[in-house]
Amino acid sequence: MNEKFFSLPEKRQDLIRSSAMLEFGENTFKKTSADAIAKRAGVSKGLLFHYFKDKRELYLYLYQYALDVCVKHYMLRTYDFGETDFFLALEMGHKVKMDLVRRYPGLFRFVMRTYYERDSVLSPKLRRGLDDLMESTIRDFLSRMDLYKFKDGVDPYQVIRLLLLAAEGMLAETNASTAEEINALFAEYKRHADMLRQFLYKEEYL
Amino acid sequence: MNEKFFSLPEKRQDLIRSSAMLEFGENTFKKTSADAIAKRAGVSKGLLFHYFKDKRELYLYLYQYALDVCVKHYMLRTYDFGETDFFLALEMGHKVKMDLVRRYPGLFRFVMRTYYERDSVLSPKLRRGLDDLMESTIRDFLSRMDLYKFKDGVDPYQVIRLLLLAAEGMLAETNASTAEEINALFAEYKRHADMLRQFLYKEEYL
DNA sequence: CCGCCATTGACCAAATGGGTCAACACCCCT
DNA sequence: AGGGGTGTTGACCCATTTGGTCAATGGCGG
Repeated sequence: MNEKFFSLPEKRQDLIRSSAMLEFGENTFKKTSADAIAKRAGVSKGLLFHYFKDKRELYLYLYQYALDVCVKHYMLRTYDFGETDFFLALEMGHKVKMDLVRRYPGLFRFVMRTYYERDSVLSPKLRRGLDDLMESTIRDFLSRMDLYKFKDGVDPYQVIRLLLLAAEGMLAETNASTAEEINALFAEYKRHADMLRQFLYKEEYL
Repeated sequence: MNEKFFSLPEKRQDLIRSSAMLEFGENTFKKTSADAIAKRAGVSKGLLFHYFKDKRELYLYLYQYALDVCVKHYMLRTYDFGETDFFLALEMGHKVKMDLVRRYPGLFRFVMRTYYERDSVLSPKLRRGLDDLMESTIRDFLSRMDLYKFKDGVDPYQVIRLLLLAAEGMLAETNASTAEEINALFAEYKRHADMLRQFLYKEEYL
């Protein structure tokens, strides 16, 4: 790809990336037209192919970018705060996630879709152990939390899994475009987390 | 549409419907080609347009069909068993849902997608109160259950919502094509439900 | 052997696809 | 003012795909 893309104002880069992710999130790689991406970004198709030699190259770049963003912001930053309470840390993580949704409206749906992409033009470069990454991140997360606060018989791994699944479900059932929608999402998440906290923590830690 | 479609063997109808739902579930209405549907069903495009005058008509028919199936099987049948225990009834409902996934692999993703369809050719006929239907179904469900088994302070509506969200998340993150995948899905659901049951029910009802 | 009907696949005009390219508009530097 | 670099455009190309049609076929019941 043309490295000059990176010397564009950040805003403009974001605009193009977002538009592309939004479009790729809506249809298959093959069915997503460069024209639609350009139109959505309010940019000419020529410009797109000026920075990315291919539709494929654009897609691959986006994929890399999306993964980096996810790993860097959503997963790692959580720990930096040094919070050791399971639910507080998870909540902060989820807050970061919501910020991501705000900033890159198409990101999660796009990442989700790369999961199912079967296009032979992409497959060699895609197909990696995202599940494994997720799994080990969760393990790592758990190892830093105060798990003793949970009642006996509670499997914290399962709790986190349940909450992540629910978050995914919420993300799937909304477009989450406006700020209020995102806030509503976060509010609902918090309600669920609070409920779990209330009944899964030992009473002395409430 | 051509009513003779219904005199086709049930198997053949299902094949065509499934193929169409699978395809419509993958791309936008506009981007889904009749050709692809026909090919997936192993049928000529001519036949498709023999039974459905339009791509639009096919889509609208599918939409109606999918909704009927959902309402009839997934929502209503749950109550017929007369089960009044919250988790048992929910589990039965979820089992029915998994059967649906088995029988119509593309159904849920298709229904999900109709949610976002903005195509002007469809919009007049779509745009539903599926949320309302869902909401009232849940209320109705709750009114039949033994809610006294819950500990004080538990909001059963929220519990059901959490479980449904998680189920949706699970459905979103897998293709759920093979039988094992579906069983795994069900197993994970059950683990979550059991955990909730264990900690949200009063002890005398465990 | 006939007639019926589900089914085909070649066919069409129109639209859309990815990708190119010469030209433009703007800005900085003399 | 003029020149050169750069970000950007939109018209253009042609191969493919599109929704939809239709005459022809094939098989089955009578």
